[in-house]
Amino acid sequence: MRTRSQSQRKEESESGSLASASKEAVGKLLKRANSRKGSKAKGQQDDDISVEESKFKELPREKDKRDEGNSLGKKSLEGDDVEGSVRLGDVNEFDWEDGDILASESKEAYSHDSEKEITVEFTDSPSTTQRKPSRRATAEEKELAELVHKVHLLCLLSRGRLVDRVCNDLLIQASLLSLVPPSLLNIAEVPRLRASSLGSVVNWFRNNFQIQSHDIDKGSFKSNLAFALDTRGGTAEEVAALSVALFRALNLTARFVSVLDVASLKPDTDVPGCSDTDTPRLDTKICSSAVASSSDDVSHKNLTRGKHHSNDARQSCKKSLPKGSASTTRSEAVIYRDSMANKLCSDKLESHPANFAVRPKRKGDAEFELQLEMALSATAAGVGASNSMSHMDGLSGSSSLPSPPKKLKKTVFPEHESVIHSSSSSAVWSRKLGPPQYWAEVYCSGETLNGRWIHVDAVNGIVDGEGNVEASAAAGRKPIKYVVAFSGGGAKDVTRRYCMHWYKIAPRRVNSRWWDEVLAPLKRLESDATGSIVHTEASDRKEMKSEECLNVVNTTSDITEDSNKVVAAQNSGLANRNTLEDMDLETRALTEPLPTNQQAYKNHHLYVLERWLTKYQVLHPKGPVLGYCSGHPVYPRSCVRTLQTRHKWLREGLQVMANEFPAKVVKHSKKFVKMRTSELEDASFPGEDNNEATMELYGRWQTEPLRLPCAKNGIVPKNERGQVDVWSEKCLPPGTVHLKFPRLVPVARRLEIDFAPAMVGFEFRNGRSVPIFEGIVVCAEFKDAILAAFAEEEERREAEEKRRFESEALSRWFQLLSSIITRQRLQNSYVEFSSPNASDNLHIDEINNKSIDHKKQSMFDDLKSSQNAASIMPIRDHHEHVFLIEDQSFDEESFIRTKRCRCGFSVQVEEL
DNA sequence: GTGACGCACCGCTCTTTGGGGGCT
DNA sequence: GAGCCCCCTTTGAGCGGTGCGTCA
Repeated sequence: MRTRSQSQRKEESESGSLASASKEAVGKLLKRANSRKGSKAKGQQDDDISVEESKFKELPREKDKRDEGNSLGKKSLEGDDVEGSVRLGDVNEFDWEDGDILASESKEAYSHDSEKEITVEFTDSPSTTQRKPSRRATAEEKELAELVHKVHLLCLLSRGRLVDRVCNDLLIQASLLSLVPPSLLNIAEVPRLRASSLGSVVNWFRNNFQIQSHDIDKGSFKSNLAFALDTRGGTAEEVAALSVALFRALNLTARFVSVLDVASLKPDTDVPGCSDTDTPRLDTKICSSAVASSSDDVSHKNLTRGKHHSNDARQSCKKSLPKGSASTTRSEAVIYRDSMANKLCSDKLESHPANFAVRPKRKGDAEFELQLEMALSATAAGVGASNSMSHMDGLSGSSSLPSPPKKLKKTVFPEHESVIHSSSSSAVWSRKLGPPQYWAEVYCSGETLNGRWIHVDAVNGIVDGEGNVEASAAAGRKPIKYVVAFSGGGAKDVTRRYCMHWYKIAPRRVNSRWWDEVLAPLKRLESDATGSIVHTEASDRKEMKSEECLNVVNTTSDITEDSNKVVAAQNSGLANRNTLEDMDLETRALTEPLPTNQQAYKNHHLYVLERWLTKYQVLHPKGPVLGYCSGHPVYPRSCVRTLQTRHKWLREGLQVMANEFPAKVVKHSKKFVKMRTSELEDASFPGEDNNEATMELYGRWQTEPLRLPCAKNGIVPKNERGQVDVWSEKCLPPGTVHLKFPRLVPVARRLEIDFAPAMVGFEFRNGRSVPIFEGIVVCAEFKDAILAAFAEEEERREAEEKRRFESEALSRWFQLLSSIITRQRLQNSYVEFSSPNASDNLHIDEINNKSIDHKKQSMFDDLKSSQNAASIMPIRDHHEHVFLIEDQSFDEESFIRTKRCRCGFSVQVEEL
């Protein structure tokens, strides 16, 4: 923890750069101003501003409040030298430039101008007691983040499949084989392959292929891989892919494994694309920060001098190390390699301080720097001098330096010193370089009874280091979320193998149902490619395996079942390799160690502390106790039961059994108590104290199926409101049915059948909850009669509806035509009498009239329906059509009656 | 560095059964 | 006058989850 004095010192030192301090302060202030929402927050912001304002009392009053709000640094002037003051207007108008301006210099500069004492104050750092403003993500932002997460996952899956496919390329495999020394080619002939057998291949690969930073993109991944093969170096992904291709070329069953460095499921926690391993190709390029970064960048540059610099470094480092510390040789070499890279990297950082955020030193950094120092001193002191070892000994044993990283235990094969086997140290991977994202898994049939998949990180020369992946990821501040193995065009989630603390990564993963659905087809492909039948030697090793299982399996019954499955599979003599792996992963999932901190139990999928139970939860049965955390007993999560009130159980068609005591009694909400109190006051019971109103909760095990009164004599049992609450079908009284059709009430009434409105729920309307009714509940024997009557009624109603609709249509047509005729008549009258050239236009009008009459005629001809003949309006002025019966005709086929006036006008009417 | 704890904020859940006025 | 339909007005308190800061 940083002390206040340290903080003060830090502030003092940081205040040396005017620009940086100012910029930082502006950023903080703007962030605070922008992020706060709501009146309360607003009030706080106003307070902040007012505080700032009070400090500005010596500044000219002409500044508006906005200026003040955005102001950050200020100086108070004695006298009225306004020009010399630091104008702090809208920060958006500033073009900030990074530069190192010492406070003393700036102060001096200002002094030259004013020749007066100037005090520069920085008020950027908020009070230590003041809370940093933070804005919570909204549901929409979370949804968006989840979508991005899913899409990113799919992209990364596709990428993995692509890489896996290229690993099968025969040309690349053949090229790799041509490079392998003949002595290593016989590895495929090893009858029961073990992890230790891979050491020589891994060592050779590691010595020949390095991660390099280059910007050359050959287009396709295959081309890039071929180029990497040519240059003996490429991105981490390419080198890992080459290792997989090599293993496959050697006839080993190998998978390409990738940590899917996916965009966060939660908004704003990290920015997709900023990760140094965000995209494979970017990965290399970033290595200007990561591997530029990497020593291999250095070594790559030094390649032009004819030798791998890193190898030199390793050699020199190896020379300088004590002979007795062979176990640390490789790690030190890696550390040195990393350290050289990071030195360069840090040099870059120093030369461009503005381009990189200065991060506070953490434990890992200190550790790293220690290693760097050790390596450098060893190299400098004793290139070729073995006596430097004593210096190293002294260094490591020095009280001024902390001891080497804990758990730095490695097993090095004597014949392959650079390969680390079963390393348990996370320090093998540099935190600054980031943890490995790609490696291979090779199936070793000689491991355990039935064989298992072995983690092979050929890039770093690590075999069977699966236990370190999680630690290295955590050290690199990049906790793993998904580890996926690719083979045969498919993919399989093998995260469980590399993660011991599932509860830490579970909240960072997408919901498992979606993920499983996505992976299901890919898993089948992967299984087809790698899941060959394993011939177990059950009889030979049965005893040994049982013992192993007993060691692995924990107390839970589920795990025992799993182990039984495994044993059963083994007993059968044949087991699918994939099934065995699935069982292994499931066993791992169920044998997670107990977390050591209480918070971890809050959402743990396996264990629970009683203190984290929610209001409606209880432990039933309360046991067994699996362990203790800070004195609190740990129970299996499977013991957690959810409680409900009697009423809520009724909704599920269950009722609390007689003589059952509540499993838990909790207080009612204040709202409920208040409401009850007001009700009682209204009911003239003011003396009754209901402030301690409680709620009795029962568990599922205390309930039985609901027993409602049966319908008798055609009468439906109803509640006190004269209705039936139909929360589900189980809530229906026996002998009744729920008819969900609308307009059934009049039908039931007409038939004089007893019924009850069915209330199916509530909805909030106008600020109050309103019951929702849907259909009616009747006795089952009346169901058919009601439905028949309902059908008949509906038919009648539909016919009536249709008739009404047609009548309305006719009425509207009539209105339309009437309006047209009226308009035309008016137009004719007024045009005739108002126009001075009426006589001249007479001819035209006649033509127009004829034309219009013709249009009218056709419109009426088109009118196929009409209520009655009398509705026809006169076409010409002073003429009323008369349709005599003898002039009418009727077409029996089309049911159209044609009515004719003596004036020649006719109309067709469709008779209904 | 880590864990415990408290605070603040967001979002979900629970709650739960009108009444007046116009039209037919 | 009975019955039906529409409209009014957009609950809100509490709890759990989560993130963050502080302290030991």
